[in-house]
Amino acid sequence: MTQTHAAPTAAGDIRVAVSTVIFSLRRDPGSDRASVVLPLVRRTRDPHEGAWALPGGWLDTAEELETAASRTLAETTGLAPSYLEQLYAFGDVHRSPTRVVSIVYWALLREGPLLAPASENVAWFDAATLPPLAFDHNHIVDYALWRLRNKVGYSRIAHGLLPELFTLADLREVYEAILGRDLDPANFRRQVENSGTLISTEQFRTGSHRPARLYRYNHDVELAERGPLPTEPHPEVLS
Amino acid sequence: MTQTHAAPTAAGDIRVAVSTVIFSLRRDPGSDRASVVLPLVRRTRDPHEGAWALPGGWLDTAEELETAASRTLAETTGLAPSYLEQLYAFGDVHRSPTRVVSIVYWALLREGPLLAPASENVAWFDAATLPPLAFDHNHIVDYALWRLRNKVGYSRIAHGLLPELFTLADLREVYEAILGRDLDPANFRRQVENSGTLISTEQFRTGSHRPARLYRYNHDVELAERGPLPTEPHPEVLS
DNA sequence: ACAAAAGTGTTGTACGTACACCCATGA
DNA sequence: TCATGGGTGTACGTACAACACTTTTGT
Repeated sequence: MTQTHAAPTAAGDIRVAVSTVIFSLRRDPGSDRASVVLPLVRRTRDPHEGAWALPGGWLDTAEELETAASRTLAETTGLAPSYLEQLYAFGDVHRSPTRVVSIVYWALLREGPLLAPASENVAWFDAATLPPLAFDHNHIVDYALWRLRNKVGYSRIAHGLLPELFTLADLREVYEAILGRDLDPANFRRQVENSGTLISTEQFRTGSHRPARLYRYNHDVELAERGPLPTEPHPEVLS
Repeated sequence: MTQTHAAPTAAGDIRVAVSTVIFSLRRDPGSDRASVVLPLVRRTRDPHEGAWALPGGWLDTAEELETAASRTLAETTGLAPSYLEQLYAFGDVHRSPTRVVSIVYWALLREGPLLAPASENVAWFDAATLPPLAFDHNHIVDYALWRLRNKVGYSRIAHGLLPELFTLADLREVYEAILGRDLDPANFRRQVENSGTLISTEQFRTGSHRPARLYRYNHDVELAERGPLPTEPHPEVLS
């Protein structure tokens, strides 16, 4: 890609991997606040064998980056993400015994049959209380959480964690779980109502106290503005 | 990095390059607005030979990503950046005849001896009117410009394009060049004065009409918040 | 009836914008 | 003295946080 350097001296010096930080929400009946959870995979190979790590794998030669992320995501959870975005390329020389550049994606998953991991080597963890992970994966998750919290402030990304129909309290719960603090229900209602991202239905959720109106996400507005990035068909279209 | 996939079938299938979008400002005496400029390198090798391309090169096995970006930046301009940040990892299968994943950085350069390119094969271009570039580099520059414009709105990054001492009009010019629209001098002054990022000096710039007070950048505040990213020594410390 | 969540109203503060106006210097 | 950019004052609109209040259900 340049005229100042020759091709790599020895082929295969640097390998490219793709990993994905997959966020979902668990509504813990015990706690009063929902918590952000993510699936991890137990390593069965040499570097950090036995340790928990982010789902991922080597990039295939003919495989797009985003496809690789979706693939490992499906292999781990059996689900398709409601949001998928590149997070960062981690390539520190000493992050692995051999030189590996990891293109890391982060994804949102709507609530579903979450607590049914595909295998014994997959488990869901609370994002706030992770054990020490393989490689620099603790650090990667920290950064992904930072991005998630940032993005929730200026985009509609929280909808990516909710099912088709939801109440305003549901949506507020998502914000509170991600931001880690309580929000004023009254002000929250107005903000989100005036944002144009919600379509109110005539259905209500009953069962406790006053029934709450159900809303639907307005698919005309993107979950997040990404600028002039490669506009491959996003998994987002599934939302 | 996973237990589900073996190591790459053939070593060297995928190569890793690092490129950098280097922004600076040119104060065109003809135009009434400064313009964003960037250096490009003419390719002397096979894919897209003769076309202009972003400065970059193959990643060395023992070289950090950010170091590689700084290196090609210095090779191209002879200067050290006042800001350097990873932009995105571009890895589309068909972006190059052979599979190349490019980790792209973007940088800001203070005004200096800009119009003295190191070689015949380096030239500065107006970012708004680029010729067709090699590979997907037009697309990459578009995305970098989008990030620059975004970031100028919520961070103090514009200071990275100015020398140590500057007037408020200088700073406003930077914002206007990046945003592409005029700003109210009165309101701009108050906004930036209340932001806590400026230290006013007792020096003034004379030469035309009423002298303007010179300001200094407050190094206590970061040019931009980057979250919990690898905190290697930033080039930013040079600012 | 009472608790609790859904939903509405009101008020104060902060901040961006528009624009009128004064100040200081070079020519 | 006059044109021009430096710098101040003021008024308006929007957005958000705080919080009092009404409504509607389950028990």
